Amino acid sequence: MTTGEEDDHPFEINNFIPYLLNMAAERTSEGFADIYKGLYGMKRTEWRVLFHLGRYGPMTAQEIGARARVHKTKISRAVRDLESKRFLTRSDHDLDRRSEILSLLKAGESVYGFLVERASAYERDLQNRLTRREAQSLKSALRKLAQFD
Amino acid sequence: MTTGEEDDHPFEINNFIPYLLNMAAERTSEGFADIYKGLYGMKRTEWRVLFHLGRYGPMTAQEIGARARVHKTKISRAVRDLESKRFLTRSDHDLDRRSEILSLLKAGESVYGFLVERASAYERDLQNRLTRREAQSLKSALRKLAQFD
DNA sequence: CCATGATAGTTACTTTTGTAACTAACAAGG
DNA sequence: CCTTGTTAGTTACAAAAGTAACTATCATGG
Repeated sequence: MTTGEEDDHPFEINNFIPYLLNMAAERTSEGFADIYKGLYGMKRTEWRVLFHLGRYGPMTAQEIGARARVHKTKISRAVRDLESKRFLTRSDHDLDRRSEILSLLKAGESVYGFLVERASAYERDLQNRLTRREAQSLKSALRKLAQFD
Repeated sequence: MTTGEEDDHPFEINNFIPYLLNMAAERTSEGFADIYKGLYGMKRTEWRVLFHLGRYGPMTAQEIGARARVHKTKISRAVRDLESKRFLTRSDHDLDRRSEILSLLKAGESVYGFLVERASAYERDLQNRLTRREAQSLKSALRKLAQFD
């Protein structure tokens, strides 16, 4: 074999941080996505929107997008889909008629509660694959790498 | 304010491992993707295919898919696009006429060399945001979380 | 007030991805 | 050899995501 196999390749993809991050992100997201997707036919942005409304209370689409760092078209579609599932409702924002206040309905609150429970359990499972120090250090490293600067 | 703000929410999305992983993965992948996308109009799977051929030498689409854990349709399209850029070529596999041996052409080899160089530099930049121990620990944690079991 | 520019949100259009079905070739047991 | 089942790769169709352009509203500076 003559080509493509020089012996001093310092670069290994299995050691490349973006690659490792993507593998880990895909793997771990998949496990939890199966839950909300399987049970409620929700996609990831729907889960995030639901979470933000459940966790922080009613707010506008714009606010969710800013907090979750998700583009407004994705939010718009997720809101449409959550609305059609009767998980949330829109009401007038009386300081700005361009936007609407989004709030969870009973069904949405209940799904939120259930999913947060499952998310916590899932998080515990993931952490159990690591030592406490590892988990701590992982999160702090991820925060540094995800920083928006 | 009466709804949605109970005071004992133990669950924070900014502490949820899949969320942090996705943010970090998106952020860090983006930076490197800008390079191969901007310079060569390549998408991520093209980069991975190019990498595997450059790093490990000629092989079939199936082998790339197995190594990179990418679905065969994605590989098929990436190969088609790399071929149209004259970065690789196909030749007969004489043990199995269903498959073809993919090998990089000169142009592909050269782009591979350039991108590996840039990837190494990018990796160094990322690692510089962390201490040596942090980087080590991060990678080992990511490998555990990405494990296929 | 009213022109100018910015913002919230939706919709239309395009690109990308995922899924299923298909073709051609292989493998192996009868 | 032929059937039956499997595999490599492509293609066609469906779902999702990104981008751009649009509507309606707001904010402001004259």
